[in-house]
Amino acid sequence: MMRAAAPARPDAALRALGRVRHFAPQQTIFAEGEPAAHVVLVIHGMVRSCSTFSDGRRFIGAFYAAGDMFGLERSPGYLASAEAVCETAGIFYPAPNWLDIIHAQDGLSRRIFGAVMQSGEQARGHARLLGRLCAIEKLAMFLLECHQRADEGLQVTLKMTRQDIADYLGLTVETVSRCFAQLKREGLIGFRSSRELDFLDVPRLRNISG
Amino acid sequence: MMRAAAPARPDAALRALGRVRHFAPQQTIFAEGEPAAHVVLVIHGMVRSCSTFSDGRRFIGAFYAAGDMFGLERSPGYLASAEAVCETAGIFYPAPNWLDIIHAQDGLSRRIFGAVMQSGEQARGHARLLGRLCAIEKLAMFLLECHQRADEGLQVTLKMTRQDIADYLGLTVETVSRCFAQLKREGLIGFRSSRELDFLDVPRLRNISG
DNA sequence: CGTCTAGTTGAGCCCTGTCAATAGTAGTGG
DNA sequence: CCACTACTATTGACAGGGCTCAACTAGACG
Repeated sequence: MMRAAAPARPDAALRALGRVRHFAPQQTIFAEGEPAAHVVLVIHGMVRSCSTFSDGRRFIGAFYAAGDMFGLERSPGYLASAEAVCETAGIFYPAPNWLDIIHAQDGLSRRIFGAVMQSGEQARGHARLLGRLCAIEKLAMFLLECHQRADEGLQVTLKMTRQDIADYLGLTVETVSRCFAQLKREGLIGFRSSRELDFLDVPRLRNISG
Repeated sequence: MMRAAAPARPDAALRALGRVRHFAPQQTIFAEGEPAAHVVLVIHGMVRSCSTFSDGRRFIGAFYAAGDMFGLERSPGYLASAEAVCETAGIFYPAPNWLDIIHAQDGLSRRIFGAVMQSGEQARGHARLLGRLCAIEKLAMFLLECHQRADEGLQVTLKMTRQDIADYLGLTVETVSRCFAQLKREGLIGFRSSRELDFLDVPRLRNISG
């Protein structure tokens, strides 16, 4: 995701709040999992936000150029690494304490603000799934998402059609159907009906989803 | 993007601030482009957020279940439609005036808040691209993004490698390279070097990118 | 000039899309 | 209750877009 152009030279006052740091090409700015202590405003150069799968596949979620800000996490740790694409400089600000900000709002605003942050996280996760997983992996991950939120134990009732699932995963109905069949053949899931299914081997599903 | 489970029954006080509405399966809750007048909290049922391409391809960016909130736009209009997947109810709140909220913050917080919103929009756009475009369309859109922010007129200098572009677009280096070659063959772009290129036909690029 | 990395190009294969036929499921009305 | 319809889902055959593997070219740098 590339950002619309924004002023590359922030007000002097703003700049005073942070510390300028420089990075050589390919240099890591921060790594996935590291405590999310700062947000960074790019002054010049370019940054890539990337995450790596267990098998080595790499996914780039965004490029940031002068004027863009990154490192905005609600979680205690960064969800993706940031690396300089070329000679780059940025201003480091202490990461806002989201919890404080959220609690400073009234009930509804708090709720909305939390939803905004969550929505961004989910979209980044979705992009990662769409960018680097194959059909069966996508479906496995989708089913795990359903499982996580369902609270029905090992049973889930899907509210959506196969077409909906396909359009969510960037596949066709036929491929979704074939992947369901494959997961069933291999004993990972079972069907009560086409919409009601049992999770027979969650660990192996997790394994497939990467 | 599926959300983590959240309380389906908001405080009575919160509920009083909004208006409850019910929807039948397949019913449109709001349409792409419509004024973004409300944010919605799902009480029960399920909602899909979807957008349609000019040629009819459909993409679902998220499913929302009880406890999830959607319709959080910074822009005046909704960027995607929302439709009930099944029998659904939600509470409608007047959409926050993001400009007011942003301006109520001090300089840095304002900047950060704006970046959070923008980041979400960009991630949703990225997911849409990854989910429903083919290789050449992805590259065309990527180049248009570069063009939009470059301010170099019709010339752009790419800071990133072909591998970076591939990992951003969910492709391989080879495919990216072949698509570059194709765009050049067809007279849409020209090369000064492998990283410096000229836009020779932006309208046609836009056409390709959907 | 040699080495190393980035980028391009070609050949072949496989995964997924396309097209088509079939089967299950729900709703409707005689 | 069954026939009829409409929709959803599954399955098969086939084609094609993008991936894999491999060779080659072009710059960059010492």
